[in-house]
Amino acid sequence: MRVDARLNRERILAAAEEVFGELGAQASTEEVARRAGVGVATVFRHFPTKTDLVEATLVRHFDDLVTHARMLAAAPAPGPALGDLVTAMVERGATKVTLANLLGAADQVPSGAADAARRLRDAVDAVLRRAQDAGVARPDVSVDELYFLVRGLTQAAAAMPVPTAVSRGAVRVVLDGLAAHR
Amino acid sequence: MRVDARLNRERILAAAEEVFGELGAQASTEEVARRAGVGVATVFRHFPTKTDLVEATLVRHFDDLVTHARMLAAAPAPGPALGDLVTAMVERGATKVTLANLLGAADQVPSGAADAARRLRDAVDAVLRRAQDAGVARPDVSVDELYFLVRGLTQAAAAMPVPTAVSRGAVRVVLDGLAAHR
DNA sequence: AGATAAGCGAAGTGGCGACTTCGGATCCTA
DNA sequence: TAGGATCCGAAGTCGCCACTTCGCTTATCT
Repeated sequence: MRVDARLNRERILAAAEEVFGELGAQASTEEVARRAGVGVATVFRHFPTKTDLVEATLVRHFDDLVTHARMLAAAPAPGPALGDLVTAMVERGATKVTLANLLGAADQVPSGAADAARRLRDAVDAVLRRAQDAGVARPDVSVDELYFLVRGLTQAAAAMPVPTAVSRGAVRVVLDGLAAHR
Repeated sequence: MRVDARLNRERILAAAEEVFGELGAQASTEEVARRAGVGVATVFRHFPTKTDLVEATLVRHFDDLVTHARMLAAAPAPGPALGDLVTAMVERGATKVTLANLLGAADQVPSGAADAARRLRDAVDAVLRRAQDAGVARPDVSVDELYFLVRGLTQAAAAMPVPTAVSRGAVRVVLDGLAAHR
């Protein structure tokens, strides 16, 4: 692969992240191309279909979070680690979710995204289990439920631009609900 | 207004609710017309713009919930009433939210929907305050936060068709977080 | 029952956005 | 540094979907 091609690919992904984050996932491919400073054809050469582009952006986001989660799985205090993870997912996931919506709308389930989602689920699972084993998270909550909650918070945050205080408060409520019974 | 016109209007609204609920808000107007058993022109005569149609469907949903909330505001037990309300909003709101997303995407904020949203907010507020006054809900939570939480749960439920057990579990976590500290 | 106005749907129209084509520019190799 | 392969973007094509037009149908009123 030529260096200019690789550079363009990077530029496109970065632009896609920006554009989809701001305009939502229904933003046109041309807007992404414009923002990346390339022609549409170049975008389509790298990502044959719009879904492919969205998927690639999604996988990127997911993998960032996976890295973060794996780090937290080794953190000294399991309780705060769980809290950190939830907060991070909510605050950094705004774009991710609108993208996921678009993918969900299409009938096809792109395998790449599904894999990334599974990786993330597993990483989150590890953090949750550790908190439960340490007795600081209620044991009757499954990853699926946690994941569901996080996704919900993220989506709400993405959909309505709301004062940070409100979303923080909402996260606090969820974390309290997650904590072991006092 | 002629009776057939009014009947068609009803049919269209019902179809819109169905279609948008199933296909998401990006479903075409023609699909709504087909499902309603009328021509597209009829749909556009009643709702000059697609946004108008979406808005009308939204307002309907909101007002249903407002009715429910007002009922619960007079229920004997304030704590369970709050729980009921949250559950109802999450379970019956699946379509509502995807619609709200579409509206949010457009730059315009249709005043009708905004009004309905405000009414709902107020009704929810009443239920929450009563639970707080009764000492069964933590006093440091605002309607905005509750609203945010509910919206999140609803959206998550709408986006990923997940076993009911999971969404129930998630709601339970939120309700526990909402409960007064034990 | 007949007039009339309101309502209806089949058949358009226009624009937007996903995707393609092709002649020219750019990078790497020998 | 010359040649060939790779990559690029301007200018399309094509289909879909929001919205309109217009001749016909149907309710309502007298």
